[in-house]
Amino acid sequence: MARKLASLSVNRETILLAAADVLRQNGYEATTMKDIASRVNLTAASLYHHFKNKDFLLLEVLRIGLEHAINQIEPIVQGEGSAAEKLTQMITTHILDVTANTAVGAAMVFEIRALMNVKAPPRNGGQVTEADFEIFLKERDAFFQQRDSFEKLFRNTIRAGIESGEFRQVDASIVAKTMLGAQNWVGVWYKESGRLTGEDVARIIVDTFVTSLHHTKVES
Amino acid sequence: MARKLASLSVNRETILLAAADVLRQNGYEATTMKDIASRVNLTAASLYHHFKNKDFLLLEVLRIGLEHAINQIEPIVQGEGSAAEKLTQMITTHILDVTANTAVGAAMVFEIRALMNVKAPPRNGGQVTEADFEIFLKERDAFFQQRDSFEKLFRNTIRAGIESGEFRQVDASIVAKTMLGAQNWVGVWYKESGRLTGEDVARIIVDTFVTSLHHTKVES
DNA sequence: GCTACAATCAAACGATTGTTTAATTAAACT
DNA sequence: AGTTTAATTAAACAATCGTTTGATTGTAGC
Repeated sequence: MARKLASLSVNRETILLAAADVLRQNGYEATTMKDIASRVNLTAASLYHHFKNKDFLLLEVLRIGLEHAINQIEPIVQGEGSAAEKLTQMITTHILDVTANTAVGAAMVFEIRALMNVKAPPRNGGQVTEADFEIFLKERDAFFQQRDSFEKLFRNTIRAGIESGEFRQVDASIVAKTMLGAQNWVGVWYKESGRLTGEDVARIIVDTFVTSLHHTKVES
Repeated sequence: MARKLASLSVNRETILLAAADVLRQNGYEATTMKDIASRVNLTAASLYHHFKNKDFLLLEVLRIGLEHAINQIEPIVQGEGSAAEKLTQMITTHILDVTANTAVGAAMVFEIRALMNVKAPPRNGGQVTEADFEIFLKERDAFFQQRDSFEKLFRNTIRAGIESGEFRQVDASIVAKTMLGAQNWVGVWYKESGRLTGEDVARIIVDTFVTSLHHTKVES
């Protein structure tokens, strides 16, 4: 009917976090606008005041997640320290991120394909114009570029470690993907109620990869 | 209208492989029965001759994928060899599996949640009865148990290596999850047309993890 | 060759869903 | 105080989809 009192009103970010939570359980396609709206005591129609459509909403969820991760990890790369020290901090930060908000973490794993698969709206009239769709495509491209940049942070840190002689010779590209696969996966299985804290998990995974990268001799 | 010539007729497995391929692109919820049927030159209705409904079809896709992996990896665990040798073979086999059929591999990563999220059919009349749904729940449980067993194969091999003194002390449970996360992720990014073969990728990832597990001394 | 079964399809059904429109009211601004 | 803008809703729309039904025809066994 009408506008709610300011105290009951919701903002963009509240909706996005709620959306991530629903997304984790149902996945993008199985999540209805009503599902998301209900979580924040709105109706589906209300969401269209905050977002152009469902696809834009998804993109925003993923974008804030990635942005948050990049904002934390980029300074580490630019800072001081050996490659091992940097990598340790990077992995730790990423895993703490993912375990602190598994909803967004899982979305970054599971909903990427949904984002890739968004198809053009029908030619007919409608509020969401072709121009809007072009905007969507541009913003989506930017997202994927940022995602590549994120992976590159890890790849380049490994590479730097190799070039400085600190790490042994490995395929930095594949090792980076291996690390990110393992780290992303944490968002899928990690439960706050489990045996280990995010810090515990981070320590173990850091140890696994950093040990692997150092010059080593097998003890006999 | 009518039955096709035997030479044009499709069997269950053909449908399942086609389904995995469509699933990779679209995801379960966005994949229509028509999408799957078209791939094998059938109509959506025809699929109901082979599978009770869409949910059963998904379960079957995942089941054949998991079964295939287990059938290859279980003998390695039961066979001869050191923990490192077994782990090397296990990882290699799994990655070759995933790179040889990325469709099924990606489904094992992405569609698990869709499987978990299947909801009971409405109470009303219909072909798919409540009894059918109970069958589904049982088969789904069995699938998840097999999935746990699969992870346990890796966990126990790591554990055996630690107990025999071959590997250093690590949290076998988390390291196993780390490995599987990395390996599953291969199915997401691997492209046949890329720089590396499945064997190449397997070698790099094996090296990463096995090096990490061995007793090592950092060279100074 | 007759019969039972297997495989397939066209058409219709019912339900759901993303989206749009128009109305309504709180808040902010002037 | 009056006007504009922001936030929200109910209701309706058009499209899609999983599924069911009933008919049709190839195939295999007797």
